[in-house]
Amino acid sequence: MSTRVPQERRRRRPTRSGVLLSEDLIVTTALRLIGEHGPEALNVRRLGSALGCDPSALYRYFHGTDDLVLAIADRIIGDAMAGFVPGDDWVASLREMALRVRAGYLAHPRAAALAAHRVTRRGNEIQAVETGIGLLLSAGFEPARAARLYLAFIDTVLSHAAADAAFEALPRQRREADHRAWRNVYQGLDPARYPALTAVRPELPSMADSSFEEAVDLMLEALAARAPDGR
Amino acid sequence: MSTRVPQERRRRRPTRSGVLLSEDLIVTTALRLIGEHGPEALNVRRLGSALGCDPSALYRYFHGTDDLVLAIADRIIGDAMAGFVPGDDWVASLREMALRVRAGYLAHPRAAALAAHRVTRRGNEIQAVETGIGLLLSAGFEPARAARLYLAFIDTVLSHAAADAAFEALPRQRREADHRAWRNVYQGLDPARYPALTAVRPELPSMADSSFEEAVDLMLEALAARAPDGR
DNA sequence: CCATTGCGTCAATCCTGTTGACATAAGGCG
DNA sequence: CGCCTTATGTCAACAGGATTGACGCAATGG
Repeated sequence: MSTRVPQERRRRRPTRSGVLLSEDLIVTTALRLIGEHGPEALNVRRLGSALGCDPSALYRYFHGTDDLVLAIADRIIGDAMAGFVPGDDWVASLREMALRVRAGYLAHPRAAALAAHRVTRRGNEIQAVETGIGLLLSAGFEPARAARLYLAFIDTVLSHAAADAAFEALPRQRREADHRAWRNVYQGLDPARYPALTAVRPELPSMADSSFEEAVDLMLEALAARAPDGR
Repeated sequence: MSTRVPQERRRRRPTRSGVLLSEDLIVTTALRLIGEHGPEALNVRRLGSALGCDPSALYRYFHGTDDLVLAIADRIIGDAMAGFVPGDDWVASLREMALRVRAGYLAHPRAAALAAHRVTRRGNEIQAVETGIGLLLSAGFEPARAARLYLAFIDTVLSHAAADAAFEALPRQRREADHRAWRNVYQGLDPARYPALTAVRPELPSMADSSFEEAVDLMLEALAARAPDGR
């Protein structure tokens, strides 16, 4: 039933276990569930039992699972950028923006994985774009160039963060299997056929780690090298 | 049953409807299904009926759904890299790899949305990693450094390509709405509150375009700057 | 203090993926 | 040429998901 969710709520009735449900409480509980028991713990049954209500009660507050996920994503965006103030060093500031975005995504990987590529056009996003482009303008880039370079930078950050979140959102078994692959599969290859892989063999297990910071640093190096006013 | 999948296949028996199953045919059909009806259309029942076989027959070829997804991912990689031969110029070669990967993802945007970010551990992926790391070794990087830098590079390429594919996989309406947002929402902002956005205003509509090539070029610039042997 | 109705509950429905048992035909071997 | 083994397609069943229609209790306005 998709017309089940009312605009405002006046009457509220405690569940069998005495809890007063609300959109806020549900989102908070969902985030706690994900944090404690991993991304796969978020489903209506488990959420219902964590809240002490029937699973179907959630449909009084959200049209469905996806609606709930979007509500969660909205909370994450607000939290991630809260209180950020750009400093004098534009490179360091862009770096902090990148780390904050990633941290926000990784704090709630499953929600991030589902909502990562959606454009919000809302206050927080607009403010972030303003800040980022402002930083590149302060580095002396021409406006058109600043806009294009900001886009390349933030897209790299967002897509990397989304990739990391997507990986974290996998069920534990698959995550560990992907991880082990670099040890098991890639280690035992024919040296004659795969000389490069053989040469870097000791490094292969670390291929399972995130390259986020290395990528951001490379990107920032390139931007700094192109900047008219230096750093 | 996870030991159900044999190494090689000699005997083959037609299904009730006369089709001869094979790993290749299954992957091809899965790609077609996803391309036609979206990623959520990929499930064993539907795939079975598209192939003209019982759903459980698929478990003779793949350990489970995830295994199938990895095979699909590897197919996309294979198609994208087919016939690629690295040239003398390592920067140009990495650039072509990047463009090929992106083209491969964009050729199957909906499947890419499903299978990006995974380690396939299969032939095509292994070959691609071998090639990429080989290029960085040829640039004079130490093995450990080459491996880490390749990871940063390919992760950037893959996550960017995945983001582009995800955007392409959106329904037309949503894609166009996102596109218009940069014109409509961002153009009409208060200049006093958003000075940077106002300064780059003419450039805003182009923010809807992909930044893939710009990002790859920045990344390659940084790599070239760090390379011991130059370009 | 009663009537209204919002909302929590229940049970049923329809999806998934996965597997153990079964059946049958392909292909090697005598 | 025919038999035997066994690979492999089929069937039926199970577990566990999302979702919803009907129901009835209790919070609230009058």
